[in-house]
Amino acid sequence: MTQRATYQSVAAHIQDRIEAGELTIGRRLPSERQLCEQLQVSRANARDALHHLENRGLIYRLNRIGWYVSPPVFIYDPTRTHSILHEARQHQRSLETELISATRETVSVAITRTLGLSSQTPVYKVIRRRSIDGRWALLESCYYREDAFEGLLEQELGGSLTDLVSRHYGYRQRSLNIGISSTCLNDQQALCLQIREGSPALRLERAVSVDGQCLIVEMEHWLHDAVEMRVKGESQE
Amino acid sequence: MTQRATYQSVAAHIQDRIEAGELTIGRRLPSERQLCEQLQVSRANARDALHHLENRGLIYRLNRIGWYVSPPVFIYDPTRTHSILHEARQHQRSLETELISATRETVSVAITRTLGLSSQTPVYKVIRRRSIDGRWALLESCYYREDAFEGLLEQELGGSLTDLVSRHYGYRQRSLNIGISSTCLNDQQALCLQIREGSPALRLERAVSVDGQCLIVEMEHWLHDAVEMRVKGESQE
DNA sequence: CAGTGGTCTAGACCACTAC
DNA sequence: TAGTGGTCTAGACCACTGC
Repeated sequence: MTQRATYQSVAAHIQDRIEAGELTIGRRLPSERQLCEQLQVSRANARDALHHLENRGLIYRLNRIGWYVSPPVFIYDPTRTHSILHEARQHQRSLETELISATRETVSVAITRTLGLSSQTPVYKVIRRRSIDGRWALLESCYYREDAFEGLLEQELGGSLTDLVSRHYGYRQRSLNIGISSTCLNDQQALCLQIREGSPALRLERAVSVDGQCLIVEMEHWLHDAVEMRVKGESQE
Repeated sequence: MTQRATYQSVAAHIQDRIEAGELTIGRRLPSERQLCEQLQVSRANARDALHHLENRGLIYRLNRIGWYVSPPVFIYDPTRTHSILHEARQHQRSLETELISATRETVSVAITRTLGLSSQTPVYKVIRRRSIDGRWALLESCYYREDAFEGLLEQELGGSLTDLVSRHYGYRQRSLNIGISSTCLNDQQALCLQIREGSPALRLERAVSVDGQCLIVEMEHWLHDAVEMRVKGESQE
């Protein structure tokens, strides 16, 4: 506290350079070895500093490629009725979506049970990744009851699934059960987002019900520094 | 991926011991040096493994004291109308509250503005920490408009503030604006919770309004592995 | 291929806690 | 005072990326 550790000085130095505009958003930082030399510290020390800045959301890394200055958080209402694309447009952020897989298969008991199905019943599973301002920021896994979404796999799955569900399938009045927690990414998830296994993430699970029956489970894994969730509520005691 | 790193083996080993029940919830792990010797790895390596398990929420550390097995997450609805004490009782978790400070002072512009006040107007500020099953898990900073909570500092501030607001001050119908994001703790916050500066946390900001006027801003910092937020929603397209 | 981050070793001293 | 985690050094080799 009173005495500042070396790695904290290093972190402060890098932070200063970011805030001074010398390193701008999306720019790559000098390599770890360059930082060591510039600041005359050991590499472990430099890495400690980088990890701290990463935790604080100022920088992020692409696995085995380098360190970059983080863009501002994306503001996002998980109870929203419209597509996330609206939110992106509203905040003038570029959002791109890439379909990774769309299959019919049996999935974990937890999800199957949430969907009100017996354990071996197959469901539609759609996996996509999304980038914000050019950075892969979000991995999305959606699970659909087969009986409620006939022909889903033949639909266009690269756009707004929210719109598809409401326009094509006609499910408009929905109730949601949302869970938000901190987690970290496993091998596959990390690979999809080009980051290191074990990176911290914000997990959003959304169970969508129509007439009391859960039809969709959506699972989102956001890079921890990429998002802020905003929710409005009413309460009466 | 194909080849497992040493630190991953170490992490897996510790995880096995936890899952086997050899290390139970709240128990302290062997010291880092003991782990090094037991598993024949360097200390940096052992620490890497511990950090990974910490990220994944399996273990946590008390600053300069040791590593411990994490309790399960606390489930919590930030839009709830009742006190969090209800939730604790419901899930049979012990929750304790300690008042750290209660003052009248000028605070950050961001909060003052949210409260609809001009920048130098003092507000009531109440800081508390809360433990779950004996572990400090949550730091709470609440800001109240002075004109709406006369005599607040003379009230009993160690119990449910939700109840105080609704019973004593009569604010029952409220609307909420909630923000949830990932963050990490600064020196002071970390000190209060006995953990290391920079530890990852879940930040919950709640602006409470009555008749369109914001009267309270509540800021909660939860240890990242201590909580899962659950929200219900309705949506109509 | 050169350069990056990822993993790893074998030490060292310091600040702090618990006793 | 003994033991803990926190910080730090000066190396090393590996896996992978981008050219």
